[in-house]
Amino acid sequence: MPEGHTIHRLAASHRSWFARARVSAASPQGRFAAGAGWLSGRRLRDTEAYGKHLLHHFAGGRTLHVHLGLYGRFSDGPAPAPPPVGQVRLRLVSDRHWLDLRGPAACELLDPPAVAALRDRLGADPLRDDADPDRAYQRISRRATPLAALLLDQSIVAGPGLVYVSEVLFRAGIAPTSPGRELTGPAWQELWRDLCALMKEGCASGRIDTVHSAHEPAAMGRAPRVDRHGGEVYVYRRAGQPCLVCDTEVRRAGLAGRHSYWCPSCQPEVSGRDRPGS
DNA sequence: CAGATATGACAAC
DNA sequence: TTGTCCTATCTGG
Repeated sequence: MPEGHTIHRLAASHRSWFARARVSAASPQGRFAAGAGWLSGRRLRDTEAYGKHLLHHFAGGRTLHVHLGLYGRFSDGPAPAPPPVGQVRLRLVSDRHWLDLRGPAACELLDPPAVAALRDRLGADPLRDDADPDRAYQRISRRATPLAALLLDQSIVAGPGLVYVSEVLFRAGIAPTSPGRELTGPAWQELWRDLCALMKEGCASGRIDTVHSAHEPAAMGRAPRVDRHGGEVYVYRRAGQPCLVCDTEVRRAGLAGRHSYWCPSCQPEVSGRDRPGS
């Protein structure tokens, strides 16, 4: 259940535990046995996160690619490793640390061209220095597709998931159903800046907190939703509850196969006809 | 203990 | 738009 900030945190942790170390690898579950065989005994050169994708670059020219999807999880601890429990797809062990991976959507070895192809199909990652938000805006501003769906499209913006998208749109006062082409350049600049700030903070803290006194003082003193990870949010999974700012009932609606959450009062619908100057 | 759910993505219709 | 992947956890009976 990770968004990009979690993957960037994992990349940093894995680097600190395993980079430059020789690892042994196993697939107790058996579904990654061949890959684990190749990995075993090799040295991890470096780790990298790109959006929700985690990369372990190994000496020998191949890269372990992990995407956690909806269910994937890592667990870890100091050596020695305990007996594996449950469906462990991959276990990596150094002389200091162990790491277990369960339930990933992707766990595979890539050669350099495949890694390049992966990077090519990903959009601007708010947590990477090489992000190109102008290119993302070009793709957003040409489409009538709802903004929330465009922001969830990993080939446009890589990393944010439902929580960050729902929350950043609330903070911007924009309905998730607003067509991409109605987003002005300055509004995108502000949206991107806020997304970067929120995700950097989430990367540092390990939780998603979007309710800050500096953003909306009226929300202070009210009870935001606190999720399992301790994060405090305005609208995500708060359907039917009062908006923290104006008390209007938070709404939920299907959007691009997912659910989006928004406050219809703080995030009014926009349409081309209503847009000033058009 | 069955069933729903979950910070996601893709294929097939 | 729906179904499938895939695993653990939470919910209610």
